[in-house]
Amino acid sequence: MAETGTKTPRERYRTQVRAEIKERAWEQIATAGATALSLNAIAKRMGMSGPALYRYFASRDELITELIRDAYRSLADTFRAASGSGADAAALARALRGWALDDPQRYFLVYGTPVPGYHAPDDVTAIASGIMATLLDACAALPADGAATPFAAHLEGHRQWADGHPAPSPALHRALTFWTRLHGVLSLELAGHFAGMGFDPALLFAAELEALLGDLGAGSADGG
Amino acid sequence: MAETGTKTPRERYRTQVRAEIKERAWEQIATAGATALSLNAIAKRMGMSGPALYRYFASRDELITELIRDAYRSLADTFRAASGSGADAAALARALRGWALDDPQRYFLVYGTPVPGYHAPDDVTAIASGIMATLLDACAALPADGAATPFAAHLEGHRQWADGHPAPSPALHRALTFWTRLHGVLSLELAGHFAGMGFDPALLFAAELEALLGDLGAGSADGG
DNA sequence: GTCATTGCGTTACAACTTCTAACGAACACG
DNA sequence: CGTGTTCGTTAGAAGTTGTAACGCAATGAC
Repeated sequence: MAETGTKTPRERYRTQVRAEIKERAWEQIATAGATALSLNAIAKRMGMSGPALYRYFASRDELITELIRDAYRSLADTFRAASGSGADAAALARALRGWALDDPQRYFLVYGTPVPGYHAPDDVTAIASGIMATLLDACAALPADGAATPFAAHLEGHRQWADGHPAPSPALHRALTFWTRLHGVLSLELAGHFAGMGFDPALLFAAELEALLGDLGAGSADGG
Repeated sequence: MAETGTKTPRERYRTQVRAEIKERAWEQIATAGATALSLNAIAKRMGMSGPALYRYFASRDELITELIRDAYRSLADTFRAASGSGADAAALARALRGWALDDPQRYFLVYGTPVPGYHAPDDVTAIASGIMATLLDACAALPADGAATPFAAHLEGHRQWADGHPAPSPALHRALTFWTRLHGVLSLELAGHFAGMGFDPALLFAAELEALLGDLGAGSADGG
């Protein structure tokens, strides 16, 4: 049951039905959020009765976990594609924003409010490591400015998350700030906290990116 | 039935029961998240039957909205207290982190994944404006460095969210970056995305705060 | 103090959810 | 052409939110 490619017509059918279930699930999530995902509603939309779906996913949580897995994979693919033509941090940032705006609920599935008891399976954290590796590549390729920060020194002693990546610790620090700052703008934007404030979130995102790239030698990150 | 203070014993009892419901709700949210909040479970814990709670909250959504309101008020109070002894951005940042770590799910209730259809009531957005005003006070009190950023120029034309606050536009930009950067670190930390990476999130938060305060004249925000 | 009104908590119920169990039918394979 | 695995079904348990109708108790007026 393992080393055959896509073989038996039953498995073919099975993967197809699983794919359609996930498709409908994404539709539901996009319009009503992950908490409102209903297996019964998906089944009815597919012309089946509720319990039929349990042949394909053991539980609602397993379906959501699978969707989270796909979301991580999608982000990793997007990152890989964006960094294909050379490790470019700016391209990575733009790709991240595009990916986030393309399906905000997918972004929240990865970076949103976690369920307190939930632990991501190992393969998901492995994908996350790959995403981080791509980001580290781009950050290590940036021109390094002079002095290391105190936090970079701390990272020198806590770099196991880099998973053997040879980036110097200032690049590690830069990668983390890249992550947290872009996520800070994106998550607030997608959550609607900028709605009605009037300014253009894209410009704030661009300003943060500029600060991340530009304050290497130049000046202030947040202006003034 | 309005302008009396806390008068009739019935209203006294009513507000007390409402308070206890919210108390139990916070307990549930802290341990299982907002989506797992169950009115029936709260009722049973209080020794009442399920539908009794509908005398006090019209629906589960109304209860959650009330909790969101309380969370906003709590953050506003924390900010006011932290800025009471002079508008100090660093004190505000520390207060924010303490407030977030004190009850992560409360933080997520304010800044976490939103329900797609949800619109916050007006008084909540008013409280949010107050929080922003406190932050603007602190940012306007910071020493201003030289040139304005392009985004600050954009903000000059889109400052209605400042609600008449006299802060110059670079301070507006600084307030926004304050918000987004600290939220970026905090939300990823509280969501557990730093778990297992080894470094100390408090140091990353401190580094971001340092960058926000220190790159006025000095150097790089993210080192390297 | 008596009495009417108001509000509270109850049970019963509808409609929904996830998920299990048992059954029948269709399909793939030897 | 059997045989067996798998799929989809219906029935049902246990949970949820929320409504409706009822009884009781406490409140406030007289």
